Amino acid sequence: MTSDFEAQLRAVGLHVTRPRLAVLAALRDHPHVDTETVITLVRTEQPGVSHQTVYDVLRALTTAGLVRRIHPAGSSARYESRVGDNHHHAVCRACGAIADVDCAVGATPCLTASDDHGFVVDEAEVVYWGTCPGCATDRSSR
Amino acid sequence: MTSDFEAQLRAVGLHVTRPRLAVLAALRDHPHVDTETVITLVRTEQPGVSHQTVYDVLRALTTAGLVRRIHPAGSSARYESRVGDNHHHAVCRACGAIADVDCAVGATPCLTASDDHGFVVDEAEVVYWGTCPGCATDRSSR
DNA sequence: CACTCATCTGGAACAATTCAAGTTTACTTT
DNA sequence: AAAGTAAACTTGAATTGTTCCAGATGAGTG
Repeated sequence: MTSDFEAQLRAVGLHVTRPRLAVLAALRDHPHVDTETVITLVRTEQPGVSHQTVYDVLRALTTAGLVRRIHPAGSSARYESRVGDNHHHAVCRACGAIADVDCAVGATPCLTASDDHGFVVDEAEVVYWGTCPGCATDRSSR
Repeated sequence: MTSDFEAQLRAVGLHVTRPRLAVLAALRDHPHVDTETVITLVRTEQPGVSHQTVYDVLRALTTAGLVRRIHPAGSSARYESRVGDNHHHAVCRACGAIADVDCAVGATPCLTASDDHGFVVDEAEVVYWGTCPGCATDRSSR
């Protein structure tokens, strides 16, 4: 289990430490969590890890490409360990829940902007805003 | 000029006040500005307007649908007065510049997710990440 | 013209994130 | 295996963007 994470860390030239393994494990088990939740999860395994360390680790892992940072408007930063398959996200306006959405076609249909204004575009991020099943029933039953 | 804004405000049932007119004028002349810049711009016309008022005004205008709030990851909230034509944005990773991008096809090609997990999707937001012309030349000339 | 409620002001509070200094730990070289 | 070096961790405080609160003011209504 953790040896897998160890290999990932070494592959990108990062030191293997307890906090980092704990963060990776937390993200594997809980996708789309915010930083505070990561801190809580990490501390169940490794008490005494400071919030600063978690921030550092998350940034290091993000720059290394092991995790992806997502930042829906109106909520704090969230992280997920599913990387490299450019999928998108559906976000609930009511409760903030996030679900993975695979890219419509295998290719990247939305990647090409009609007029890119000279921008060199390397990624197209799509956020589907709406209401999740739970919140939808809550509202209709009211 | 400002009479136009006055009509817009009345149309949505909001009081017509100097700060609001100033905010609308600022957004017309400077699209995609962050809150702090709006405050500065408003004060060139109306000194003494508090930051709190600008925040209030921006929120009121956003809920009323007169302006749109955009929130690219890694930067603070920005606003634009172009609404109702669901266009998208290209954001520069280096300097944070934002450019408008019209929706690829007249319709909404990306709106339908392949698997929506039961979400009722009402909007698809697309952000094109990349490098703006200015930052691209800076980097290559280095 | 007076009234009522939305709006504005000023100040303080808050949450998320980052900065800084010093200590410890993981990996590398001898 | 010991020592060195650079990365990583801890503690604590600072910053930034945003919101809350209480009271004063001004716009629109009857």
